[in-house]
Amino acid sequence: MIAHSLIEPDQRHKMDYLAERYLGYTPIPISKLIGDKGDEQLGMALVPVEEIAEYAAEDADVTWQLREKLIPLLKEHGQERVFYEIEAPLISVLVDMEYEGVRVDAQALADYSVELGEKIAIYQAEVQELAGQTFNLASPKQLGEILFDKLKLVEKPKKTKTGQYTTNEQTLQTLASRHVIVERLLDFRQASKLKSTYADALPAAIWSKTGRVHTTYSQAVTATGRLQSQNPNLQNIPIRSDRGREIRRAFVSRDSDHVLLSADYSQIELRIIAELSQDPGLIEAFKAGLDIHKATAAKVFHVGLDEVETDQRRTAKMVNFGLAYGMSAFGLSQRLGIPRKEAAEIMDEYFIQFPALKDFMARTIEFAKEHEYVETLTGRRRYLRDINSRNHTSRSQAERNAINMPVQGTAADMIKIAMSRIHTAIQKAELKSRMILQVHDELVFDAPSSELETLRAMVVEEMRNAIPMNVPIEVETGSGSNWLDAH
DNA sequence: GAGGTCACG
DNA sequence: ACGTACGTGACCTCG
Repeated sequence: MIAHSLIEPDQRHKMDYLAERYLGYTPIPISKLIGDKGDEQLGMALVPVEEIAEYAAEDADVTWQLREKLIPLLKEHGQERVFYEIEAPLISVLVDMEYEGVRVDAQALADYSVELGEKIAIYQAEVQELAGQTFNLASPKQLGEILFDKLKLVEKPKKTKTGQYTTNEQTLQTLASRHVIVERLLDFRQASKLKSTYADALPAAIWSKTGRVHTTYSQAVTATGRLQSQNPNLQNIPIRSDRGREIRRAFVSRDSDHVLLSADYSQIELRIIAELSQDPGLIEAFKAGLDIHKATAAKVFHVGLDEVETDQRRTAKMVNFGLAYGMSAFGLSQRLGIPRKEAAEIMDEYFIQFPALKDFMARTIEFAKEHEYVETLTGRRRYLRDINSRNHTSRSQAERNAINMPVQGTAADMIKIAMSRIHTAIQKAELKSRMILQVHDELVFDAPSSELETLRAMVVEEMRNAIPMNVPIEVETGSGSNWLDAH
């Protein structure tokens, strides 16, 4: 590493930390060595080779010394397959994606920022008018005092663990019928979020040398094996609300000869639950290509497929999602707005209809308690030190983690494998198409229009077959001149 | 720098 | 009787 004289600023302290932890000392205080010599604009630090040569030889091979210590640890923790077959091949793929970046329409976002700013001013004036005073709407503390001390919207307001009034969206929604001020507040919150986090921040993140936005992916930091994206985070670009979708529209293809191709796994986590549990009913529903929420609703509520009501489907959908999170009857009741007893009955019936799921969950927790870790289909581990804790809260949390990690983590393994294979296939076919984004179950490509169908077939093939399963894996694709239209 | 909030899968 | 759904990052306020 030193020999290359190139160290990303973010990585300096990590090298110091790794050396301290695994070698017992810090050979070169790298963060000090680099100091302010780096060209932060380049995202790299440059150290003259002559300066490095001044350090003793034994201090100049930090990377090798660490390698000698870490390779035995890979084996000890059973992570050789994950490292050599999944993570190592992915490194260069992520490097290429970061380097490639994505084009963002700065003008469109700047225009939208002005529009949002005008809305924000109006909402703020309305809220303060209704409150009868000026205050900082962006301060949850001040807002809580207005809503609950001054306006007294409820008798016993919910409090956070620090004793402040809770003013989050979920709480405000329940108060919407009590005072007009609540609706304006929610409007204010949404517009503020979109303006500061996206409309203003994204144009500022465009790198002048490329005219594109370059995120940084971390591939080995999350508890489950997912990637994470930062500076800026491109994995939480709005899509759920109409106003938010305008942000996504500003992510555009390279030029008019290119299009964005989006490919995403359909119901991937539930399919993985079906595979891990080998539940016959669930597998059969997927094999039949049914609307999975409707199909599970039909079984749970004992009605025909065509007689499933909207609310029944909605309920089944919540249960299906909740499965991957280690849901409780209480959690389900909260989200469905029904009594806990009813939620418990629904869950009981669900597990009668899909009995292998209950066995899978019990087995997984049992495994976790014995080994103090759980693992994905490829052997990726998450250690759960609290799984045998005497503290109910932390033990319960560890149990939910035990259920969730193999599911979320296997999905992460799957898309990582697909990414490496697609990257190789693109090179082999000498395509000009480029993979530019990963959002957990979705990949986005910037492709010459002439390559679109070739690329689409290639991507779908690799994503579907990344990890062979009994459960069919489905991939949905879309294309367009911007990320919103590609969905 | 912690706490609260909210954007995503 | 516990206190409740999993995984993230960014922005704002406030002590």
